[in-house]
Amino acid sequence: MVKYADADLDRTFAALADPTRRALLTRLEKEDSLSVSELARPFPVSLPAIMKHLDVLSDAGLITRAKTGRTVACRLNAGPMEEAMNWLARYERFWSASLDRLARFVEETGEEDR
Amino acid sequence: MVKYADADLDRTFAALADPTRRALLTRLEKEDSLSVSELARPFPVSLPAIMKHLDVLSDAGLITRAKTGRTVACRLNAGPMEEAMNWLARYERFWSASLDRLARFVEETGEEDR
DNA sequence: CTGATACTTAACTTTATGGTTAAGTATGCC
DNA sequence: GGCATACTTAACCATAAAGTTAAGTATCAG
Repeated sequence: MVKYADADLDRTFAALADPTRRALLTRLEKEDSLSVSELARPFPVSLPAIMKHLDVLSDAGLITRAKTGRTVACRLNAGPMEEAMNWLARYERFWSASLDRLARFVEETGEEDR
Repeated sequence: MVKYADADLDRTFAALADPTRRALLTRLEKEDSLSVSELARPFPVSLPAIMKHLDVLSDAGLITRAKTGRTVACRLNAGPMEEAMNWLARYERFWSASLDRLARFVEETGEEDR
């Protein structure tokens, strides 16, 4: 039996499985840095609920938080998404033959491009 | 309202958040078609537990099941992964500038390549 | 010092997840 | 028919997830 130590992927995919959390990430993709209350404002749930979502995102390494005075600035940290994307990329050939050829192009070109 | 079509994404990411389910998908990526008991064999959990995982994968549209006689053939259906990957692709620029350029190349080239 | 602002923590409820064992159904084989 | 194989369903359990309200802490503005 093969034991996988990819708890990171578990956390990343689990964090992405909630629409509120994806919306939070989407906002941080556009805004670069937002406070907790700015992030919470558009959502119809309580602030503690948003806090919990931010904890989940933080545990998954998808955001970072930095306190300055009484406000907490949240920033996107997309790093873990790359791992998730790499996992998915193995399946690309099943939905697209042309993208499969392109994946090989990426692998070959990516090396010399670094 | 704006979004409720992303229940599909919810299910896809949630299905991918479990290591056993990812391992099941990985096996189906290599084997094309496997019966329930063949799929279950390598895992240290009971058959009903595997059944539940297959139900989750099925609900997410990531596998299809076809019964022939008393055996059930499971096949990968990667379609929903494409949606997940597209969602993630928006964040590529945060971890890789060169992959961002390549993403544009995909968009431009993908069209005429179809 | 006071009060408002910006979180944070605590306690609790409800529902979902991931597992179990045990029993049930359907098919294939002698 | 009778029995093994291949799932399937049922009932149950423990823990985690996602939300609530209420109360607590820390900082800035006056």
